[in-house]
Amino acid sequence: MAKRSGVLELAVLGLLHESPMHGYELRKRLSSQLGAFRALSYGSLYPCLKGLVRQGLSTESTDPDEGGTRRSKIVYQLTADGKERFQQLLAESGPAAWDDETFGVRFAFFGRTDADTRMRILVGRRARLEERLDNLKGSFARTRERLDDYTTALQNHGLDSVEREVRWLNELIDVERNRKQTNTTPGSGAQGPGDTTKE
Amino acid sequence: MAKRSGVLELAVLGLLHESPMHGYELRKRLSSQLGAFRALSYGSLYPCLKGLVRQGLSTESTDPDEGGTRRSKIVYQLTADGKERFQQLLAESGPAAWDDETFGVRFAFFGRTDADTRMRILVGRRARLEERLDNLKGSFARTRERLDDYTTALQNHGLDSVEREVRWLNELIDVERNRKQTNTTPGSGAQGPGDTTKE
DNA sequence: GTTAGCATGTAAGGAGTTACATGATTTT
DNA sequence: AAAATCATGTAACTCCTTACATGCTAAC
Repeated sequence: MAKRSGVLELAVLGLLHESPMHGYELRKRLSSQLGAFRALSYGSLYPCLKGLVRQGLSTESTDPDEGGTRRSKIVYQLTADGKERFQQLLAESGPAAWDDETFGVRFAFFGRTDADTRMRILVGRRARLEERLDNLKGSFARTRERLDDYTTALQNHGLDSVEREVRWLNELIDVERNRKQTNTTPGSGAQGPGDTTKE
Repeated sequence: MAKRSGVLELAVLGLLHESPMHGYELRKRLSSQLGAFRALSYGSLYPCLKGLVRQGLSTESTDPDEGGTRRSKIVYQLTADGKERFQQLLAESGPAAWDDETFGVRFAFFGRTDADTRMRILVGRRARLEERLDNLKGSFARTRERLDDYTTALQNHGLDSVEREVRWLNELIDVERNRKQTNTTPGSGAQGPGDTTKE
């Protein structure tokens, strides 16, 4: 009954892990930093934050007016339990982690995810996309000439997008593999995947 | 209270407009042909179909066993009202029509959409994406160096995807404009946008 | 002075999923 | 004979949005 759900909770825990924040600020970060939750409503966010407090994952401190005379912000800060829960959620990452909506959020927190989990998610995501690719190509072959040009154009664009993401994932997976060979100790050496954007 | 909602209803009306079908078949087409509704559950589809019947947009005929001894399929066929409703929904296409989930479905039915509406949707969609592009580029400039490499890689990939879709839309809009000049009578001449997939 | 942005919340409802229930048919 | 696929449906539940309610501050 206290199951304040999956992705949003993870995303909020992740951002609060970086630094304490109030709800309004959090909402902006969710869209600008994580990309997901483009226009999350306060009707979702505030109850979620209250839920974290209820579960003892965050504290709520009415920051009493720093400077201006604004309505006093409510700053949320993760407890030790909250930080632990975040790590636990990151480590779990089952098949749900390679969904369209979830993957982006998981990926955004790769900086604090261990190498095995990173690899598992990347490979899982790629498998998911390749499966989709097979479906697209299959139905493409089956329905050839039965579709009008607009539908075909749409399917081609979709196909290209998925293929692009697979290539992107391949590059990321390569980088992870190289890192594994050259650098076994986590937390040292060069960080991140580098710029794999250009083709 | 009878508001059996937006996109799904439109998609179902569109597919039933092409040919009468039963629910199970319809579900496959929704994912393979339209791309949207990748794994729509029957818990959504069947109530929606019942809703169409309730509204007098479709008839329900228990097709009595054609060949095999299968559980008799229930074939849904649009009424005149249903066909009219489909055209009406296509023509409306307000700002909701350029949402991520909605746009694909609208576009898939461009073959039965008039030229003005097509252009309105394409331009609206492009504006929506360019707005998103501005946000991404803005926050990119603002938060430069404050994000780890994974987050940056994610944002770059997102940026590239949006830019790609804008280029795709630009090509489609060009094609529409040319068609407008050379061919004023709708329903005659060459159909569709051609293959604008390659770069 | 009024529009835009900051800041927090609640209640009602929409759109969909999951889990359950049933049973025939085709393929392995 | 088992497993996959065809075929239809319902009830409960989840996650999220919309619409409402409030009030302050900065910019134009």
